[in-house]
Amino acid sequence: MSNNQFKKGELYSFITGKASTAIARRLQKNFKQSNVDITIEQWSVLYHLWKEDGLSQQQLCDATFRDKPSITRLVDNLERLKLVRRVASKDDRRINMIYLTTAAQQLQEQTMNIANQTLNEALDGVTNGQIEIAKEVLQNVYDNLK
Amino acid sequence: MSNNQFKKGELYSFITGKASTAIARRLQKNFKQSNVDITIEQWSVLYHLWKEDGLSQQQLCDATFRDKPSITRLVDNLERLKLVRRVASKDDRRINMIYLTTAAQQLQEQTMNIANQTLNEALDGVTNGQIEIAKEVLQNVYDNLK
DNA sequence: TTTGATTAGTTGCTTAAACAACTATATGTC
DNA sequence: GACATATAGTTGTTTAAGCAACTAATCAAA
Repeated sequence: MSNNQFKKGELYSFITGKASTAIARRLQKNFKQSNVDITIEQWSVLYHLWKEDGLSQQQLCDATFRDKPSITRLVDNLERLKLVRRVASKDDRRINMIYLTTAAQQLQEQTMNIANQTLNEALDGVTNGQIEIAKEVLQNVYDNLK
Repeated sequence: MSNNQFKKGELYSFITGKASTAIARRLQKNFKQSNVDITIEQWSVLYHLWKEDGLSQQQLCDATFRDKPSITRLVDNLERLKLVRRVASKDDRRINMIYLTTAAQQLQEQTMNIANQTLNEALDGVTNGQIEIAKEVLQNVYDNLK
């Protein structure tokens, strides 16, 4: 058990995810400065639809690591903003396919640029080698717990 | 600018903080299994009070990286649970000093053990060297954005 | 010593997360 | 075909985050 000696003083920062909170806040701020009026949670749903449009709500749950009620309400809000629409599947009437509107399609380039720029702000002074290792660790943590 | 070539496909996992979400969920679950009936956010406030009792709400804001309304309401809830009490400072009547109750003092050992165990679950298979680098990266990100 | 700015904390409002309970549809089995 | 079970999605409730607007106390400066 290689982690038994994990030092207690270091515990808090790992658990609380201050870094990801900071990234989320900065991204939200950068959206706002560019007059992009969506939340980062809404953006995270759009992000997966830009990669593949017409996902079901369950697929969005898996992709965004959220539970079903969270996705129901995010889709509710995105629908109110006219950024997506629910389309009942003909094969399986339990399923809603979620499709981007043209308004949402037009957000892709701008918001991806903002997200990339935000990430550059966040990772300033970090080497690509360090990033690789950090990514491996975070992926490993995720796989251990998901 | 060493991060310009940051690959877009990798962006999402970094931004969304799925790993810290996973840790938070697991910690909450582990609390529940041990019949510890507090939220991880409440725990994060207690954590800093265990290190130094009698912090002001502003000091708790700084320590936990939360804004003032968030701390107001977390302290509200902790007070309702009889885990802390607000004591008006005599030096400066704007300030509330937050003190642990004996009930909260008694939660320290058990919950710290659960947190350490949760972190061991999370970091299973990750080497100490990798952890060090991941911590450096997360600290660097935090410093860049805070 | 009054005025202006700063600091500490609270309240209102909207969005979201977590969990349980629920409806509706589909599937598998006898 | 009928019944049990699983899957997709919704609703209700509590807790929390983020932001703006607010009150109260302190400090600074003329």
